[in-house]
Amino acid sequence: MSEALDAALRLVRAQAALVRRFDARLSGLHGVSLADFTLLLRLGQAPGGRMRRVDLAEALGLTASGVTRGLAPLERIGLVSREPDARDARVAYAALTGTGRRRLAEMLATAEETAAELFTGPAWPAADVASLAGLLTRLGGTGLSGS
Amino acid sequence: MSEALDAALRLVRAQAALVRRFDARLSGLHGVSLADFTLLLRLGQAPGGRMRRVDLAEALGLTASGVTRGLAPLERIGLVSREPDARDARVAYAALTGTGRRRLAEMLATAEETAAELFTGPAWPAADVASLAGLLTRLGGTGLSGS
DNA sequence: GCCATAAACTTGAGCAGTCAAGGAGATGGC
DNA sequence: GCCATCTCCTTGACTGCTCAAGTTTATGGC
Repeated sequence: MSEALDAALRLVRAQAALVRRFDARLSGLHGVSLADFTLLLRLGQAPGGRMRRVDLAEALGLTASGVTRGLAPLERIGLVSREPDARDARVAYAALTGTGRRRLAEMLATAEETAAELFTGPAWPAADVASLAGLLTRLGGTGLSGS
Repeated sequence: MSEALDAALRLVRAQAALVRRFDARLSGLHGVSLADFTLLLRLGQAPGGRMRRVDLAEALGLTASGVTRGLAPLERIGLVSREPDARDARVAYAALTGTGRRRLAEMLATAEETAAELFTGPAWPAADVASLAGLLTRLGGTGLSGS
């Protein structure tokens, strides 16, 4: 097998393990999944903590329907609210609530811890973490690191 | 956001994009998903093209029930057969059929192409692909679950 | 003003995985 | 020989996403 295919398959496997780890921590402490957290995080980075659903989908690499489905439980538990657009009745903004913002800050701390644990030990000098982030950026996507 | 968390989130996003790409190619040309292909590939590497389901699960980082569910459609379309163990009636081997082996070879060619395309261009010298594979192994290898 | 088209979103059906529970068979203490 | 316990596997109920189709609203040509 070529190195390229090997790298691709390893990526899939590494991601599955990583997601399980984050899900376990986040759901244990805050009752949300990694997907939920990612969504909230992205909202938190937007001005006013609000975005159109279609832009959220684009930013997260999901479909519009994935966003609808992901947002629903977060609205139900009061972390996100739904706001209409005055100029375009088709648009429904998703906005962080006050509670959402507070809870997000706590989740972020947990996520940071989890990420730090993943990359601790002599096997993970800081330069390698940076290198991994760089390689993945070339491969995949925009990322969320802005601000 | 820390570099570690950034790397973790990028990993998730890169994987999603990569899986979509492989799924599109593999399902278009061979009617299987990347998950199907990975399963068949692993079987193909085993002596005799057969493995116990529990070992397959372990090797792929899935649960036993994930393997049961993933194998079912492959059995239905005749790529994999189910074989009993003479000494232990609990065990059901999954084995590549002749057709399975032939089809797998074709899929492998497609997967290699797709992987090669992913990593082409001046942005991807061979050394970087190797480096990515190495970094991912540290993250997702057999020792990862850490628990 | 009216219609065709496009955009934003939701919904139904389906797929790929999880966990929890359970059946069936193997194994070891006694 | 018998029972408790363990292993292998499957199944039911669920999650979280996809695509395809449909609704509602906006927009541009005429």
